[in-house]
Amino acid sequence: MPEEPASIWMRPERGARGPAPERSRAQIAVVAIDLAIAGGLAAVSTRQIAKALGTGPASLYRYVATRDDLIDLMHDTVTGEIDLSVPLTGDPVEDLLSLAVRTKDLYLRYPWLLDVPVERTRLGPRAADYLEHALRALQHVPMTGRQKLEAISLLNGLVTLFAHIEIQERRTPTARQAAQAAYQAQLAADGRHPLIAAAMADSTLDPPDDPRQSFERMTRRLLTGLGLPG
Amino acid sequence: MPEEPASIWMRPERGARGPAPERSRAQIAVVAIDLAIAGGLAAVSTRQIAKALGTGPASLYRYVATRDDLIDLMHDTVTGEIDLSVPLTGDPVEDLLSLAVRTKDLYLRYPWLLDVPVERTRLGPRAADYLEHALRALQHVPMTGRQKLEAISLLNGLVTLFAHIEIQERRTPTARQAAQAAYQAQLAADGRHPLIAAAMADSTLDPPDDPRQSFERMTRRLLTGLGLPG
DNA sequence: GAATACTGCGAACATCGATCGCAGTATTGG
DNA sequence: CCAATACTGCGATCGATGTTCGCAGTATTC
Repeated sequence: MPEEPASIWMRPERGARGPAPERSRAQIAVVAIDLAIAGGLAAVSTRQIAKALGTGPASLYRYVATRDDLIDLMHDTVTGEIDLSVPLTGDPVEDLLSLAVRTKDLYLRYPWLLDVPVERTRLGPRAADYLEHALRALQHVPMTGRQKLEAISLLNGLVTLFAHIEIQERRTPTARQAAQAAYQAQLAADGRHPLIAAAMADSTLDPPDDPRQSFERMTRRLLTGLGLPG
Repeated sequence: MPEEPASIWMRPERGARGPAPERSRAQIAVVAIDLAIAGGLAAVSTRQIAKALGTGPASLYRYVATRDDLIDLMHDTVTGEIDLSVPLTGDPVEDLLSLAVRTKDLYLRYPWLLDVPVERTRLGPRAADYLEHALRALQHVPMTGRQKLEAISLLNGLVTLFAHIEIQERRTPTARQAAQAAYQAQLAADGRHPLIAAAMADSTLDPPDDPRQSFERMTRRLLTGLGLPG
């Protein structure tokens, strides 16, 4: 029962006998991320990556233990794009808010991130740097370690919620969405759901609120609600 | 280009010539939900359902257009378990909070609900009743239709976040989680992540906060932050 | 130059969602 | 009461998926 983590983070160039593996894990990650950008997480398949790399599907398993580990690798890779070098002001709420905004920008840049299940992701090196940074912002706040971790997890959850909203807002109403709206309107117009009908009628007229303002406000309230000084 | 919704909600007994389809969509939903309870959403497959029903996999497609529609059906079915008959008090915050608590209970009862992607779900009849109920709680609040819909969507998002936390908390630390914790501790112990190490050390000692209290507090803050009177 | 240790990968397996077309059957119309 | 009709159930099958096995090839080490 050694139950070795068998994670990909330790996998690379183990023996390092080979000739500097040209197609390293980083390359695999890049190709996979490109596929995800183009076609979403569902488009990230062993064979598509292999095809893009000019190899066979079986080759990837020398560098990646399983598909989930590959997704962890992708996740960790793009997490590295978050700039952690900005200095902390000492105000935990403002510091975490700033970090949350940068995180939300990352989600908007890589919408497929919203599809990776949160509870399954393992902590990669870049994500560890990220978490360390967030904990540094909370360093002098009187909370237990558990409370801090939960607060950060909750904050990240809020980020994904608003990222969802902003992405939804950003998409021009395609024919598909219009059809769906029409269907929902039809369902609402059966008389038994008057409030839905009214709200959706309004919804097409009202200008959307600026999601960023709302995000800032809600993030501040969440953080102060969790016990941060505010 | 009729682009008919082709949704399952209108699919059943169309011509109704057959002999009262014994294995109706409701039965399929029940079996699929049982499979999801036992093995998660990933265990819900055409063939497993067919096997449980004693038929072939192709038969299901007479009642269900696609797997996504099946999942919508499952979602809508369990949504029907939420009791909407409780009277509204007239206080929108308290009414929505009460609804949110019942919704969170549903998620705790059916954890696979957390795995169904939110942005893809279509509005079934039960979910429409649910939405109508939530809008009724907001009836006399001065918000636009769009704002109300977004508020409800955000509220449901918060429900899923806390459901995630509570489920995570509920699981006894299995060997798997222990191994993962050990791995993360090892990663934290390389010296470059002292705060992670400290927080996780605390985390194993500190008793967890009561998630329900925290949920109530955060929900109230979210709702008042969105402009509800509080 | 031989032993070694790793890499790349073709072939294959199990499983998945989904489609096609036909046999069977219940309902309808005459 | 029989034929036409319209639907149901489903075997066979397609394309694609994640993953494993084992072998040929190659670079490194002794």
